[in-house]
Amino acid sequence: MKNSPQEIGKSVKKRRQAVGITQQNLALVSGTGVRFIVDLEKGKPTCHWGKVLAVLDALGLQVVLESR
Amino acid sequence: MKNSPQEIGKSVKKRRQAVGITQQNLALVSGTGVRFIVDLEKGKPTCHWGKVLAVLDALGLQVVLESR
DNA sequence: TCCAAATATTCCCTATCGGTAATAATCACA
DNA sequence: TGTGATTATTACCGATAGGGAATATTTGGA
Repeated sequence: MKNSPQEIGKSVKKRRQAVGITQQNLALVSGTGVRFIVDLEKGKPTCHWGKVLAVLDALGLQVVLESR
Repeated sequence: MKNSPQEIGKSVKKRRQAVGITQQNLALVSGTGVRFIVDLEKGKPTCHWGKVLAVLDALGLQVVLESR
């Protein structure tokens, strides 16, 4: 599945590394915690929805819903 | 903010109504519960990430990350 | 080899989620 | 506009786990 927490977690990690910030800084900027960033990037499916969006936003990413 | 749980919740609701199924059926199809669908559509930020994706998938929607 | 970065662990309060049942809000139609 | 029917929302329950902070441990790059 393309739309899995795992896949998106990978995208987040890639993006973060491309931007060149550490997990700690991303946690700070996005108002979450390091644990959360690690979990998200690992694809934990039970992360909180709003925080995921906050992290994406902090990375300059926007969620677009595309009809499949 | 465009990328908020509220906004996306609205999109989900619209989409569900467009597809023409009830919250109960969507809950069934997506393997969640009615309460979850209600919460998601209302924009509750603490919904579980993986379940949100499951619902979107059940609605034929795909998450795309767009650079902002 | 060495150090920053990443990941794992522990503690602990709080909240999520599903199923069901009751209530409220909407809708269809005459 | 009134009435019945379908749909949406809320409350309740308890087991489970989310996640921040701090710390320990591992990994990876120069």
